[in-house]
Amino acid sequence: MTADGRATIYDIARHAKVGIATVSRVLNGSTRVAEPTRQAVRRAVDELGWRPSRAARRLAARGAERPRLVALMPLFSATFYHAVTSPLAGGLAAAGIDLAIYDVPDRETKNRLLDRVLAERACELLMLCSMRIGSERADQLRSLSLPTIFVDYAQPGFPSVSVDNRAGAALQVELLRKRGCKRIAYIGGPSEAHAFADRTEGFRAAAGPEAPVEIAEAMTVAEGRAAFIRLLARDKRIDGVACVNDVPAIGVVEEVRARRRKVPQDVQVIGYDDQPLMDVFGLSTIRQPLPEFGDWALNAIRRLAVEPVTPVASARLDLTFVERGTTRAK
Amino acid sequence: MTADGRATIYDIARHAKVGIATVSRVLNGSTRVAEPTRQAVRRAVDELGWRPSRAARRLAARGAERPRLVALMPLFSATFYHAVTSPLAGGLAAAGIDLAIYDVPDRETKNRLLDRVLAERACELLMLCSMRIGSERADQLRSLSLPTIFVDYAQPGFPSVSVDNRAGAALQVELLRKRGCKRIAYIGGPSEAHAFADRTEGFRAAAGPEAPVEIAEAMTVAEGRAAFIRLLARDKRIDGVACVNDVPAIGVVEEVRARRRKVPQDVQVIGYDDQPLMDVFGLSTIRQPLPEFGDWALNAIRRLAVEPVTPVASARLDLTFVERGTTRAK
DNA sequence: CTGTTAGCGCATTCAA
DNA sequence: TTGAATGCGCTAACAG
Repeated sequence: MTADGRATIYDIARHAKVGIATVSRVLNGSTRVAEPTRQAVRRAVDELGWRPSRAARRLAARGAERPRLVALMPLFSATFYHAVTSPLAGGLAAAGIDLAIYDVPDRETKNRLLDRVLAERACELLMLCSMRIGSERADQLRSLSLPTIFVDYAQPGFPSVSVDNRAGAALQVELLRKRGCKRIAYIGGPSEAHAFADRTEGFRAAAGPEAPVEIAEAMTVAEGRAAFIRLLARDKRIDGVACVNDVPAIGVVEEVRARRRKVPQDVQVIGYDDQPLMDVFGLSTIRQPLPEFGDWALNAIRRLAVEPVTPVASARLDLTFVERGTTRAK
Repeated sequence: MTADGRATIYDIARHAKVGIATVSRVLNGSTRVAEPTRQAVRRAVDELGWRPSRAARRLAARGAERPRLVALMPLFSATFYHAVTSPLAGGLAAAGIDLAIYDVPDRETKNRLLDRVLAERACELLMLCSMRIGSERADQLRSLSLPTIFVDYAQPGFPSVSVDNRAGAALQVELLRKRGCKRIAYIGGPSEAHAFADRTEGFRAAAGPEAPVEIAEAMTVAEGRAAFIRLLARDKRIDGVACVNDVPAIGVVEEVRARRRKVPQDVQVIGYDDQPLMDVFGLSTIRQPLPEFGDWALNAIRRLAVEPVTPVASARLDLTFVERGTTRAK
């Protein structure tokens, strides 16, 4: 019996009145076992509900172990995820490093997963996307000497690649102002995401405390549209909207048009991300250098895999404005 | 020394002239170690390039092992991936099952990963998305009694959830015909993807062997547009285009408009997938029940995790037509 | 503070 | 065809 109550091959050997070697043989499909014996073992396996122990098997198999990178990321954003991991996946495979991706929908999951990954020593490289950790956790990572990188959000004391979210939102405000907007509003995202919270903060700092802000609970067209409607209820004369993300920005454009007004003549809109298809929609937006996130991560990982102690320099990447049809180009 | 030439804690104990317990202590950050001793061990670790064995650690730690599902999928399609895994991720976590996702860009990678996963007994549940396996591989999975499910593509002898890709393409043809199209063309995808190959086949069967077909090498707007241009070079009078995917379909619409012709008056277009934002774009398309794929997979996995022997019924889900602005509604 | 010892669950010799 | 014994690399008592 294992610590957690599962049967071991000793249990099934005893149950089937055979030796453990025989059990191992039928389990691994060896042919050198008499049929009745095989039957007895199979039955014992079923009755005791035996499950193999991965760890024991691997250890006994004496096989080489490939280093593994565990990546924790909130998969709610498919495009973000995809843009970051696609440069990574191929490069890691070439470097002989396994990549396991875990979804982290919320903070509890994050901590639960980290607890488990660290307790089980499940990996020798760790990548944390769009999230931050506390100082106890940071100490824990260091004392375990588990090389960890942060993507999309900077964590002091660790290598990271990120952008300046506050500056990005401030840039949206500045751009709208220069294009003649007098009443600028913001559609933010749930503040559990640090990047979202930072952008909202950046907007407030740039646009002033009275500038209206509404939060879209999800990065969907419908939520964006609803948030814009709430914005209009607060101030009908809004003529510029900055969004935390491209998708809700599209909702804004839809709602403006539904009210028989024009983009960008009556209302100008700026998104954030420059996701795929945004060129087709003609959305003006702040482009995040997502593939560069992946490239940086790949390089950092490769270096860390070879020389875990070497400090890796963090990178702060530039945001650029992509002007399309939802702003009035000057 | 391990089989693959790595150092073990015995090596570093000898090197540092201490016992293995002391080595283990400094490795695990225990405080009850004298500083000089700690230094010596650290140095030995660095010099010998020691890396921990996950398997040995886990085995010695006597911790409970959570069952693990390994999912192999081609991540080139972010939306597909996301739609399928998002119902899965939460449900598996709740069921106490770990999910590790591996990217499979091509066939070699698929076989390499499968070889490794099977050799290492890396999981007790396996999910193969958008791919097929040969009969030797199938036998191997069965003899290892590794419960395996197939998503997006049916594999005889295994539980699977899929749609009828041939029928989907045939449906596109039928819909275009009923809406008055006389010259129907197809934009397919790389035939390495079985689902793509099937759709092309379904189109050919329904539209006849002379109906023009061009392949878009990637599911992008630009590739779709280029394929449509090639199509027009073959037959200028094309008045209906069926696409293997929504994104290239958008390229078709763009090109039609660039030529000062109208969708759907002059050319009707039907996509495939019903990806996010397609409603905003107004694309008529064949909807794939992607979230249902994920739901089915979750249920299948849960059942298999409890009772690996139980046969699970495969499901073939329905495709539906979502009519929007790129076809002439009747 | 440190070393010795005994397993963890399994695969695999080697004899029988 | 089968079983007893050994060891995979590590952690965690237990002594010293």
